[in-house]
Amino acid sequence: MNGETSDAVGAGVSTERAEPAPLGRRAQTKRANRTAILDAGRRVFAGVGYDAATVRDLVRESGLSPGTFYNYFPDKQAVFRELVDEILRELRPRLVRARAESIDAAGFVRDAFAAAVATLLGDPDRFALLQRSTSAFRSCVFDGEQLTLLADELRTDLESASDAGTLPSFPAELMTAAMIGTTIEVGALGSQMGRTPDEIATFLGTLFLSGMAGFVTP
Amino acid sequence: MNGETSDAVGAGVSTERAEPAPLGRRAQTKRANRTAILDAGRRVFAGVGYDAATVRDLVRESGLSPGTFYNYFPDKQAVFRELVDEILRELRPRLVRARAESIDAAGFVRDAFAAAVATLLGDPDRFALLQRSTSAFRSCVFDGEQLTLLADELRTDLESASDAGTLPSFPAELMTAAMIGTTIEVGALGSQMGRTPDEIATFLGTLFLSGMAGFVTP
DNA sequence: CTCCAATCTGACGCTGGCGTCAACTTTGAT
DNA sequence: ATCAAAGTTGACGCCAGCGTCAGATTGGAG
Repeated sequence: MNGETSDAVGAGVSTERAEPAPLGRRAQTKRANRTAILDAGRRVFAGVGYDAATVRDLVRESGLSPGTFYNYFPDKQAVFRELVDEILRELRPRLVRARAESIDAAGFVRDAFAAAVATLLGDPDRFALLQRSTSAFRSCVFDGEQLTLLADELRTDLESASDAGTLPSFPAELMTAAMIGTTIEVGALGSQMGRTPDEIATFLGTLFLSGMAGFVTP
Repeated sequence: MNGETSDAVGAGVSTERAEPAPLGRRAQTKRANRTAILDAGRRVFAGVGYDAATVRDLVRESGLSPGTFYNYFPDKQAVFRELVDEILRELRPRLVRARAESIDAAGFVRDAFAAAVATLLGDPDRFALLQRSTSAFRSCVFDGEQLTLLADELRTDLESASDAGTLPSFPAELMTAAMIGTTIEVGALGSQMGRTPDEIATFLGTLFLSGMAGFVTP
C-alpha cells in the first residue's frame, strides 16, 4: 500500500507493472467482488440458463448483497455479456493461430474447428452455459463486437483463400454463418448425445471441407 | 376433439364431412376463440419473441379476456407448442414427398432442403417467429414428438441411402443434427442478411451434398 | 487515533404479470 | 317462454423479482 503515492520515486515507473501487488485492500475486494459475481454468473447461467436466471440468483450465489451487485453491473445481461466476451476473446487468437500454423486450406478448416470446439466445449461450465443458454449466447454474441471481429477475420480468410484458389468460391457470408452456427448447434447437440469434442470437431471439419468443394470456382 | 356431441342426428353422417356446418353456435365460437388465440400467438411471438411475450399480450391481441384464455390453454407455452407443432406437421409430409419424388440422392438432399426452407421461411410471420424465438422454437421442437419423428425419418433415410451406397457412410445422428440445426441457423441468419429462401436452400443443398461426400464409404 | 470517503448492506416500495372466481351472458333443450 | 348448463368477463389478490437508498461498515490518509 504505497508504491505509487511517493510520486517522486515512481516518476518513470508504474503504469506498466501490475504484478508486485501494489494493490490496496480496497482494490483487492473490488477485484474479488467482481470475480465473485462473474463466477456466480458462470455457475448460475450454466445451471438454470440465462432466461430463467435472476439477478437475485447471481446475488445469492455470489454471497454479496443486491446493492453491491448493482455497484458492479447494471443487470444480469451485463454479466452474461462479459462472460461471453471472455469466451470470444479467448477464441479469437486461437483461430488466428490455427490459421497461421496450418499449411493448407484443409488444415486450416480442420484446425479452426478443433480450436473452436475446444474453446467452447472444453470446460464443463462453459459447455453447460452453451447448452442451456444458446439463444442468449447467440444474441449476446451477435451484437457484441467480438463476434463481428471474429466473423470478419474468418470471412476475410475464406475470401482470400477463395481468391487464391486454395478454396472454391462460395457465398462467404452464408458460409461464415453456417460455420459458426453449425458449430454451436452440433456442439450442443453432439455433446448432448455423448460425442467427444474431438469427434465433433472432426465431423465438422470433414463436413465443411468437402462441403466447400461443392461450390464451383469462379 | 369435438364436433361429436350431436350423436343421435349424425348417426350415419358427420365424422367425415366438416363443411355443411352442422356446427352449433357454441362449437362455432369455441373454434373461433381457439383460432383467435393461436392467431394472436402467431402475431405476438413473431413480434416480440417468445421470451418477452406474456399471456396478457396474447389476451390483448386476441380480443378475449384472461379467463377465457385459460379456458383454452394452460399457459403461453401451450400456445407456442401448438404453433410449432403445426409447422412441423406441415413440414413432415413435405419432406416425405421430397424423398419419394426425387430420383437420386442429390435430388433428395436438395429437395428436402428446399421443402424445409420453404415451409419454415415461406410465411412472413413464421419467418419472424423463427427469427425472434429461435431458442424457444428449438426447445419446443426438441421435446415435442413431431421433431423426433421427423428426425427419425430423416436419419432412417440417410442410413438406408448409406447402406445402399447412394450416399457415403457418416455419423447419421450428427448429420441429422447438423442438417436440422444448420437449416434453422442459416435460415435465420441468411434471411437476416437478405438472402431469398431459394438462395438459402441452394446453399444448404450444395453444402451438405458435397459435405457428405467427404466421409469415406464403409 | 480520527475521520472522511468509498463501499457494502438489506429492508423497502414498486411494478408487472399470473391465475382465479363470483357474477353475468349466451345457448339450446324442453 | 323458461331455465340450467356452458362459457365469458375482468377485477382481485398474490407474488417474484427489480432497483434504491439511508444507515452501517471499512479503508486509508493525516
